[in-house]
Amino acid sequence: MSLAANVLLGLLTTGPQHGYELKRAYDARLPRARPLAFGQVYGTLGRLQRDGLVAEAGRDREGGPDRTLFDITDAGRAVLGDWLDTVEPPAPHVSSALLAKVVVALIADGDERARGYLTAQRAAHTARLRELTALKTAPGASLGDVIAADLAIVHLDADLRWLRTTLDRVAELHREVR
Amino acid sequence: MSLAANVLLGLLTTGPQHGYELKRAYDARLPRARPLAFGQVYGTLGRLQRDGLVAEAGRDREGGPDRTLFDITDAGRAVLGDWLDTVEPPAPHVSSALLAKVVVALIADGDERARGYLTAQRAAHTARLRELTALKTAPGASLGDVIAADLAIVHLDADLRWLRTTLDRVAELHREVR
DNA sequence: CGCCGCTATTCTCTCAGGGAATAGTGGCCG
DNA sequence: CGGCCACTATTCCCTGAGAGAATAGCGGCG
Repeated sequence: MSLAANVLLGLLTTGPQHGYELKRAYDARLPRARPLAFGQVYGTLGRLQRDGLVAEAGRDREGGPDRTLFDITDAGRAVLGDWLDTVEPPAPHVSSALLAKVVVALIADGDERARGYLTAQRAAHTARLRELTALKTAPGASLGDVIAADLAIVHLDADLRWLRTTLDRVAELHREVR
Repeated sequence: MSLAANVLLGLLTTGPQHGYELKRAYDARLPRARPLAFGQVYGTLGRLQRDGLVAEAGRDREGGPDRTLFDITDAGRAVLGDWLDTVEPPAPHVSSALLAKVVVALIADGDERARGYLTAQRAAHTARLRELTALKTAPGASLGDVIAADLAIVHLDADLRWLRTTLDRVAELHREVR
């Protein structure tokens, strides 16, 4: 069960909906989340139906093309409940491109390259951090926007701290890699 | 170009290698990174070869099955250079399951559920943070291990800060979502 | 009347992720 | 000395994610 599938199940708890509506709801509820393409909504709904977690709840046609309503089933509610009850594995493996890039830069090109990358990345992160802070304090920002921005901000800040300490260790790291 | 593909290109700058060797090098250089299955190494190498970024550099057989050596090409070196020159987009969208779970918990079940989740997740993160700190200061930890652990640690810490502030805002957020 | 834009869905293609299957070689143990 | 296990090395298969293009009906507008 992917993240998207669980979110769709969650959105369906507010009542039967069709694919297009779900995609709109996803965008509205999780505006800063990874974009979800229409194609994926229907694909995911198909898998959920196949697995008995959602069921067709009629079709209608109101001034437009056919649309198929889907409703969450009891099995779907159970799966959703399990997902909500389960804590996310806290960073079992660092899936960050930052670390990979530093290591590869050291292997392929030496410490100058790694230092250059770290410095450039730090500048980009700092700029983005400023943008997000502005966005968060901008008038008209909903609380949902604020907590989403906050999450991005704390992670950018985390990266920045790591970038700084790693920059200080590049020489030493280079010796170890060689 | 996926992350894995770029890392493989980077590893090949140390000289021609075959798939199995590359997988070992990957595990050695990026021990805390997302695990890379053997199957994927060969698949990725195939695509790299198709795109002219690596080339076959002979086959040999030394006490074992056939093995195909691959070498990076000039085009491959160019692509790798571009990748290293490019800063990673700093958190363009929050791809965190934490945020999604909180929002879905609120929609599907109300603020009690969201609070329960946040509390449980905070406990799990705190425990993991302690583990990683121990691991980092353990004797025999290489500098590579330390910077990998550091990256995980700063992000766990970031999550914890977010979990705390979000916990304080659950009631307000619930009103907004309803 | 023809075209644009919106709703709604389907289709297609490639890649990622994972696991199992195959195959050769060397060493160990009974 | 025959069988079995471990290791090296690769291939194959299947599901699902991701991204986009294609289709199709309907309403409005110039």
